[in-house]
Amino acid sequence: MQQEYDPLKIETELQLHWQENKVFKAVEDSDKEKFYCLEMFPYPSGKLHMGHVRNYTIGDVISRYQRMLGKNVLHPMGWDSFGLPAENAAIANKTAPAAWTDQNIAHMREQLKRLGFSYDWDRELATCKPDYYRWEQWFFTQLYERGLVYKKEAEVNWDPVDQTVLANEQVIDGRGWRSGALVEKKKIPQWFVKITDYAQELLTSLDDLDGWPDSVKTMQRNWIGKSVGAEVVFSVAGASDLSVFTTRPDTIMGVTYLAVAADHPLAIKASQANLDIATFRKQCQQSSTAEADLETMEKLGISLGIEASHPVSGESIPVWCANFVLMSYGTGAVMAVPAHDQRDYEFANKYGIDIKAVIHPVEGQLDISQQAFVDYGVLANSGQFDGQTSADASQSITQWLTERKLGEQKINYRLRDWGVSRQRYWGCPIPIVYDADGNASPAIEFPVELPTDVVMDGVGSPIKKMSSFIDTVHPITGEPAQRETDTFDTFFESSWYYARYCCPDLDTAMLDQRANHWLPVDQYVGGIEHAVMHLLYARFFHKLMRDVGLIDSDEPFVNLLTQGMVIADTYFRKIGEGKEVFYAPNEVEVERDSKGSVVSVMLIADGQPVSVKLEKMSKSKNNGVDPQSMIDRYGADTVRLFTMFAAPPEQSLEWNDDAIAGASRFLRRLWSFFHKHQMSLQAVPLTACTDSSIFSDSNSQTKSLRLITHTIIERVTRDYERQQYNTVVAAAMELMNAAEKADWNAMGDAAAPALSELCYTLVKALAPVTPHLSEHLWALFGPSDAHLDDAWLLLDESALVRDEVTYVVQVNGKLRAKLEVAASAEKQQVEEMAKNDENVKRFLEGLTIRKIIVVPNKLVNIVAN
RNA sequence: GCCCGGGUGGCGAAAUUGGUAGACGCAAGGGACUUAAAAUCCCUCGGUGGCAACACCGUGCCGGUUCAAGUCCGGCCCCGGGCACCA
Repeated sequence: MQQEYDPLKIETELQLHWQENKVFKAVEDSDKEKFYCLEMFPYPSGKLHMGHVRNYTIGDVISRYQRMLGKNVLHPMGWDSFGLPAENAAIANKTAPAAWTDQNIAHMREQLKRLGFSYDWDRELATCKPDYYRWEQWFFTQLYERGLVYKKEAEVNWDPVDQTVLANEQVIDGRGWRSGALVEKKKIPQWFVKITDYAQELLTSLDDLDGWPDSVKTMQRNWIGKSVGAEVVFSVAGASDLSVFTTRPDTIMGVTYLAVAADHPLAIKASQANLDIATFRKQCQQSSTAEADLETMEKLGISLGIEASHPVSGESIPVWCANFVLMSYGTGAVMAVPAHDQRDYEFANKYGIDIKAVIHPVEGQLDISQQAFVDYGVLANSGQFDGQTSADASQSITQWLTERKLGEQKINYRLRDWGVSRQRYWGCPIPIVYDADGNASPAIEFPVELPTDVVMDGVGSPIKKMSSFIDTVHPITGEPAQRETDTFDTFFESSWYYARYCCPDLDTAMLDQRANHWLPVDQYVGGIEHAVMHLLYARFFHKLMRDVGLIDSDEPFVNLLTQGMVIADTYFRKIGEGKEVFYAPNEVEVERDSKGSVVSVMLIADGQPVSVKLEKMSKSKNNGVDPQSMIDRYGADTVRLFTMFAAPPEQSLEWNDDAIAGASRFLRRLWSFFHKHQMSLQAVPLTACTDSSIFSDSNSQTKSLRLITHTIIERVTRDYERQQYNTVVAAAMELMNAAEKADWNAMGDAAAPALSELCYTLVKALAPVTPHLSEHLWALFGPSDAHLDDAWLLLDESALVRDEVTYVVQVNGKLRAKLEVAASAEKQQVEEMAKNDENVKRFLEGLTIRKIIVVPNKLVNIVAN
């Protein structure tokens, strides 16, 4: 028997065993309850970072725990392998994106295997492979046939120097990251999927997702942003009517101007005759398309010199063009009520526009001298509507407008249709063909394969100039035709991969009945940063697949665990406008004060300072901590144990690798403890004690050890169920401490069964977290006729019965004494004991007892004055 | 700007969901073993006062509810995530 804990040996042997015997291969089995556990698949950026390790360890812990509960577990892994970083790397390294991606996958797959995750590797898929993406191309054409996709013009970030479309991430302070040029908004035709057709269902079915965190459901509700209001028509002399959407029809008599987006037809028309307006519109175009930028920029506007007619009063209302009105929301025009909307209020003050108060508070005086009054209230200065409450007036005004065909009730969503076109190379080609007149038709043969032998020149997508890709024949007429050269948004691939894992080898259809066997996913685990977009698109796609007839369920993910991000310091410099460089942790020298706060950071290469910011670990920020050196040094079990111990899964975690030594120390102690007691453990192999009569006349130490063992079983089980793994590890450490402190020689005949039960508890409790060491110890000391994963821990309720309980005694809420009281004691007795405690008496001196509160088995609070 | 989280010792955290604040671990300090180091083991470890028993203060800040608040309510400050082309 070996003398030292040797994780490398134990782990590589077991990993080989698992792989050769396909221990984690999932096969459909109608006799067993299925459990589909899925973690968000990684983008193959090069190597794993701690965020991946955390994500996949959580998923593996859940999978292994569910397997021990007797379920038939499906636990797959694959690669979200299309995306922007491959293009950037290809440009930088003069390689093709495909080769770079394949290399990364190969490396990261080995890293995952080295961590001992229980994946069914036979189901591995990569979204950049034609046998995967051909099916989403086919699916897109199904949506096309059903009228769920359409093409329209939409804005992109345009770099006028590089003549290329930029992602929001590539726009820094309004400039292109490579050229430094001021970015402009440019409109180009793009494909959209009608997610707004599903807005109401996506909203309603959130109510059924009991296994999702409330925060995520709230974020999705707000993102969908349903608002009930009215569309109101303002007529404009010499132009078509101006429709606006408002959630506050009750304020309509307070409208003092209208504002339209810079791209609104009225603004475009006005700019043709007015240079100032044309200049303003151009100014509006010089910004990024990101909402955060639009919302934080200074609110600016210009009068269009046009008057509209108020639908109720007939008064003249000036029309303005404003940079905060979005063409893509509602009708691209808003009615402004400065007295009752803060943004309108500031805008009106800035440009000297009238402010007309029409809502008064129910109680107190209206005061709009400093800010708008935005609450609901009672109408005034509103003619026949005066005196109505906001709620009543919203209805009656909407009705009044409807009767005169000047408006109607309207439901509006913040959610916009999903733009899926990307002008990039490394993505799935959109399966559309254009005839000589530019009319689109869906492709009928799949895959529309992406050529992979390309050279990236840094300017545009290579397939946009590749006639061998572009030139084709029309699927219906057989005439010469041209392929669409845009590719899909990579969210397209990640919206259905969970379903494809059920039948990754299927080459005659997108999905088959195996998908209905496994779906929905029972547990999905991934970063909170995906709370809205990825999770909303996947829910949408699931409903689309249902409506195309591929699957039966309504929602893809029953339970969702959103792990907190692993964040770390980012070291960067701004080098000129629009450009940032990010340095890896090993490229800088950090000086900290005695409290550990950063004092200064210098780049080792040049000794000059760099800036620091705390952010999530990512490839683009170059702040990922590489777990490989820790795996090499301590082994997979230690890294897994430490990752689970560091913080509860949902909490964000600021990385600090000092503490890992403690996790390693614990596993060595565990290993030594088992080997120190090997004689006893070989005599009584690891087992739950089903016959507690063995302990009936044992001594108090044995009894208290059993109490601890079973308390730990109870706690660990509860913590696995509530998915709080840091306290699972802490509980195992406590049990270990108790085991080491115990005097086993003094326990007589009961020692061996008690030790066996305690060790059985340790090994099983830790098995999901440290599967290698647990399985190794089970092989050495477990019963020969049972496998570690066969069953979960067995709790003996009778071992939890205590003779004495500890009461805390408070006087006026302050702790004054602790009492050991017989568990059978009556409330009266406990009160008497509490009052007679010396320290308690001291604090009661001169006071009259008003009330005594007794919380059974816990606390006594004596209220006195 | 808007939406969602978070803030507890020197550090990561725990607190059975309103009932002993700091479990478990890291770091640090002291000691044992050792020629020495590593490893291991033992002790101390929120702050202030005290020889001690113990007392007072303490969960980002201000206020409230309650016999009792880290936990509930109101208002603020700071940090993180998302904001539709990073994934």
